[in-house]
Amino acid sequence: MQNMEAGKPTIESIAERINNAVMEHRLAPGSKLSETRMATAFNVSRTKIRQVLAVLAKKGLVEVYPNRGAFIASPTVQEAHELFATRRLLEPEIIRNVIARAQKADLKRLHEHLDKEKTARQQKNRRAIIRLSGDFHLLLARIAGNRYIENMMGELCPLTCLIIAMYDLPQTPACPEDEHDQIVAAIEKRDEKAAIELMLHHLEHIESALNLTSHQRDDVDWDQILG
Amino acid sequence: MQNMEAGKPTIESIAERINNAVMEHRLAPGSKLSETRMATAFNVSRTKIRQVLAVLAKKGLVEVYPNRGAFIASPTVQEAHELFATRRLLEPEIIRNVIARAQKADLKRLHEHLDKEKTARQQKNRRAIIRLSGDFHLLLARIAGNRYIENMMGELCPLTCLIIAMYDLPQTPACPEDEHDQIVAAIEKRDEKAAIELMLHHLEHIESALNLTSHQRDDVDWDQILG
DNA sequence: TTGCTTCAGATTGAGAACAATCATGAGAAC
DNA sequence: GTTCTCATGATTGTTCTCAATCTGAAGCAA
Repeated sequence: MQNMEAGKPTIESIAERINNAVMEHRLAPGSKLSETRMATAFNVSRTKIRQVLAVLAKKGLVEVYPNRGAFIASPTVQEAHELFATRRLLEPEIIRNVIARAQKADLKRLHEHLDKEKTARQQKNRRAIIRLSGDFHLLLARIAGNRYIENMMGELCPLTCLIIAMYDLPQTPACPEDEHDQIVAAIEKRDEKAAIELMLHHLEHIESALNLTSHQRDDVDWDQILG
Repeated sequence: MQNMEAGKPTIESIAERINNAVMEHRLAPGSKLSETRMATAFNVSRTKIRQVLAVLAKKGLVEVYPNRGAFIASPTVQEAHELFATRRLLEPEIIRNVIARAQKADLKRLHEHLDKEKTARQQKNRRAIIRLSGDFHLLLARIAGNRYIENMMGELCPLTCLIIAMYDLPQTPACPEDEHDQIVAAIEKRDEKAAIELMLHHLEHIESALNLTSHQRDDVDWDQILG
């Protein structure tokens, strides 16, 4: 797939593996990323792992503490709010650009993606559902044709997955069922207003399914609790 | 300043030094960043420089070509358009947040910054003018209180400086004279609509002062020219 | 002169070895 | 039983060395 067996993976390929693992909830927030363990896992030296960690830290996906090591980020409630506020700003612009620029091939790709999501839901493959749900937004960002917004979404989506992993109410299903389909339908009709409205609804849907009121595990202010 | 003499600068401090050099037009687009030269300049080993370059590459400030080295990015015309489109999206949101959240101390900081810009203009210190002009937008982003948007602006501002360095029409003065003052004035009056309008005008002013019509040096499509 | 090959120099890529730092747990003093 | 100290093991931080690759020029033939 990514790197032919033992064919010396590049920095980008390793970073993407970590990224994928986060998006599929296989790496939980706060997980320790031991340099030696990763080096043996990817069959490279620690030097390269170190560069990967530096890049991931810049992306905000991992946090490094000097002399302590690197850990998968644990977004705070505050960060979650700021992240969704940012997505509410970016994604309507993405919709506008997609409607303005989308070619037939792009719409085809969108429909293919919707099919994948459908089968994943039918198979109740939760891991694939989460992953594809994020990829949908990344695909839209790619079609929109602004690399800076696309890069930004490439950072925000994994972080969103981390937030869902941390704050998701246990009983809620993975994601709303057919909101992606509706958004694509509105895009195909070139109904900008409706598509944006659906997207904002979609984001609010995701955010409202989280328990962002109490700090359930992060940023425990011990001074306040015990003081 | 940044790192006490020989006190082993960190990855972040080195990256910021490069960042500053770009923002002050001391590092031109396309400049080669030799690993050994940087290692001796900052008195660290090449390994650390390598991590810095990996981070800067992720930021988009440098481009690395395998086995060839790292170079300061040379944004294309297309990238310039996308960048300004992104700023036109982000900065109105920043204005909205600043007006909603700004405290007295924030306004004080803004005025102090305007004073710095004024003195730099009076002294005709072009390097300081360019630098402070970018810092103004970064200061607004910081006050706005959304770390993702702030980070994004932290990437876009140096790239804007590179674009100005590449495409600035020689005769134009560094930057519009008092547009920053007007923006701050509108913010103080809590006049959201006017402040946003001024900001958009400001951005268009910057963009229109560039020669983005012809590709004067980048991305020459030799295949198309000769094919 | 033009074009090709070859070689030297420099630069990047990667890994191993060494030094510094921190977490963990045992043991002693109170 | 609690707390402090200290030693140990593990992990991170740094540097050095060696291999792989590219650039540029010299040399030679057409």
